[in-house]
Amino acid sequence: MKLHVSPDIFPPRGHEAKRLSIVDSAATVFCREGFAGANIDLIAAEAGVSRQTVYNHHGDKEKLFVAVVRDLTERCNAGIFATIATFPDQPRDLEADLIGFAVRLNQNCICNRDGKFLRKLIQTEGERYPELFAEWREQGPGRTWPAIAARFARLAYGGYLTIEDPDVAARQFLGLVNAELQTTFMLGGSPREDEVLQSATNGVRTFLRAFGKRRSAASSEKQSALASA
Amino acid sequence: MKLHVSPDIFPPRGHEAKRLSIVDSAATVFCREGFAGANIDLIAAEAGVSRQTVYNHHGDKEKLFVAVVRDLTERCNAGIFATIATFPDQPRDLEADLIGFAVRLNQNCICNRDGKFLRKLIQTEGERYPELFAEWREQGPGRTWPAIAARFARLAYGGYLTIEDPDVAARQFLGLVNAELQTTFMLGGSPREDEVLQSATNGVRTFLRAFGKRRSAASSEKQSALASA
DNA sequence: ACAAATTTAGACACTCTTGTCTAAATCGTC
DNA sequence: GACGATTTAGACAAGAGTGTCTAAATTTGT
Repeated sequence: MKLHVSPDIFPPRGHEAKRLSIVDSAATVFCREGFAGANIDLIAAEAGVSRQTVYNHHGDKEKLFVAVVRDLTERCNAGIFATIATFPDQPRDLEADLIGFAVRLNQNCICNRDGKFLRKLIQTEGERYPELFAEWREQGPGRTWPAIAARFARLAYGGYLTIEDPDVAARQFLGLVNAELQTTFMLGGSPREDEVLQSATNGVRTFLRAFGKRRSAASSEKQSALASA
Repeated sequence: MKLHVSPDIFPPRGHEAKRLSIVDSAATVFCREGFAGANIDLIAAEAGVSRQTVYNHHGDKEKLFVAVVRDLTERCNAGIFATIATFPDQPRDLEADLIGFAVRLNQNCICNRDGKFLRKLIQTEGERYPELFAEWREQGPGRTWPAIAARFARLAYGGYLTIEDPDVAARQFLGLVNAELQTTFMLGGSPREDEVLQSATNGVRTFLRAFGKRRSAASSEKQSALASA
């Protein structure tokens, strides 16, 4: 009935812009109010479109929710892989470089809008959509954690670290650099920049005390030397 | 109008039992459906009482929710302090004793019903009730974390560990022993017993590599000796 | 400027939920 | 067994939200 010529670009132009705007507002409202509490009228108003337009684009509330989660997962994954690409494979100053990596990971992937929203949606609605969040698990942690582990394995192979199990080390790295942000994460807040840096610094120091190249008895000052470099 | 004799025990007997039953079902349903999605009829049915009884006991949905959170916070705190009391102050086998402590903490406080529910409610509704969850923060992490830190300080003072900042060490200890359970926690699941043990074991090993008594050059075997004791 | 498609506002039916009310049934205790 | 208090089932009004429909207004490509 509609597709008269090319089924390719039947949304002319501002069409896609509206779709994006709707998904964005929906993410905000779903996170703030939860799925049940989210109100389509409110989403439409926040997106600057009419309610009918929301239904035209996404069909119903549940389809809209799924679109939101897929969108967030995709963008977050892209961000994480972009950040993993900055992992210090040949560090000049191991402690400083790892702290930098940890801070970038937090600021660009975990504490930013997308990361915060995705985390909250997983926590609040994860049990209601098992297949959707199984997909997230495979595409997210299932692919990013091994990628980080591989980088640590490379550092170990290069003689920078002493690691038995790179997968365990990678998870512990993440646990350590986020150790001081847990309460903030719980309540859905965003830690300040200096809190992120503090947690990362403390976490990396401990990580290196555990996995750093074992300093010989003669050079136990090496760590503090590194710290001030 | 009602209190004819003693205002003390005016709920005769099964009254309090019903109150408990209601709060319990409410916790379950609030966690599963979120505040907005929770249905008083469903809570009443799950508690085995009529809807009117729910209103008789708790007034309205919001008051019921607050009662649930206070209840959970109280019970969780009690459990955590009871577990902290089992902290190994004079360890015979430091690694094994810390692993045991970590496992107890997880099994009895974090992964059990109350812990799981409280965590989820904080995550999902924390932003909607700032004062309620500020109270939790003060009563919960605000009191338990320093208590754990004090125990680690005591271990350091006793010569078992080398720690600069006990508060940081305590947070990192928790981050490490839970490092492998994050994804499960996210999705609201309960890790299996062997997963808890595995994560605790790996976490404590790394913790001791970082903070264990610095083996002098001559006695670098001390740690593995401790481990097998 | 024209024609097609999209968007809009508003009304609408429908369902669901909250919280109240009442009269009957049940419980616990003396 | 009787009494007072609690609990129950059901009906009820009021409100809110979803999803549909329609006709008018607006945007877009040509």
